[in-house]
Amino acid sequence: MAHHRTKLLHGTLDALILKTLHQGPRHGYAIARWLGEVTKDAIQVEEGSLYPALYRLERKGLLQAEWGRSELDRRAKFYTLTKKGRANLEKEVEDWARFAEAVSRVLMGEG
Amino acid sequence: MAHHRTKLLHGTLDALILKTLHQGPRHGYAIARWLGEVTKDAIQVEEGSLYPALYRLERKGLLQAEWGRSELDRRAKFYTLTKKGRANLEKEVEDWARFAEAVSRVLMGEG
DNA sequence: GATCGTACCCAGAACGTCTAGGTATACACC
DNA sequence: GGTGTATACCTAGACGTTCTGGGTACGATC
Repeated sequence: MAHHRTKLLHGTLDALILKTLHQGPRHGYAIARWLGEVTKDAIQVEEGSLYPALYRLERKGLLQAEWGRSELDRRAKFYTLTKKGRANLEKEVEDWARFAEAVSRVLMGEG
Repeated sequence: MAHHRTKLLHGTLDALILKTLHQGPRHGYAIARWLGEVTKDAIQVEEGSLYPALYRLERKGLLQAEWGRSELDRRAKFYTLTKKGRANLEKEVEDWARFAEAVSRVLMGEG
């Protein structure tokens, strides 16, 4: 529904998904919901971004998928972080930290 | 020369340029140089990204351009922040702060 | 039995960055 | 005078990711 301010999401979505799954297996819809809740909608993942991202991550071997049943008893595909995914998450978190620190130094600095 | 880690730059480049110019007029090449120096190369702006970005910002009325001479006496196009650009910068800094806080909360959190 | 929320899927558009070329000029050096 | 390096700009096309806008199916609720 709402949005327009999320060109910033570019490049961070994969890490956000991996991190969400670091807490345990989840299905796609739940991942998007959770991210919205935790960040009070500062991060809103559209389904048209979410599912392609999940395929991408699965194709890269960072996630593993399995069909199951959701809490509400609907068919749902549950994703699990692989060992490779866990390693990748670590790297992406580091990259983000370095990058965010750099951007903040510029944008928040005097001048 | 080096790079590969800058898919993250997506969406923040405009703000970084505007902020650099908030300190006063600069030509394109100097903007990229300065960003690299301040961030110890954590942010590297390729020329193929830089110049299109500058045109974009000029076309939007956020920057104003004028030909002049560089410190080393070469022809160079100097960019100045417009009033509209200044306002836009403020908004982009806010957006960044909110977004970065949200991403950090997710990525740095336990779980 | 219509509507709403869950849960998934997809094609194509839109957008921004990068690659990989190119021009021109100033300066240092041999 | 010729060569190389750094400065400073420019561009077309490739590329990757996100978003738009469509769609299916099913359970629950009224």
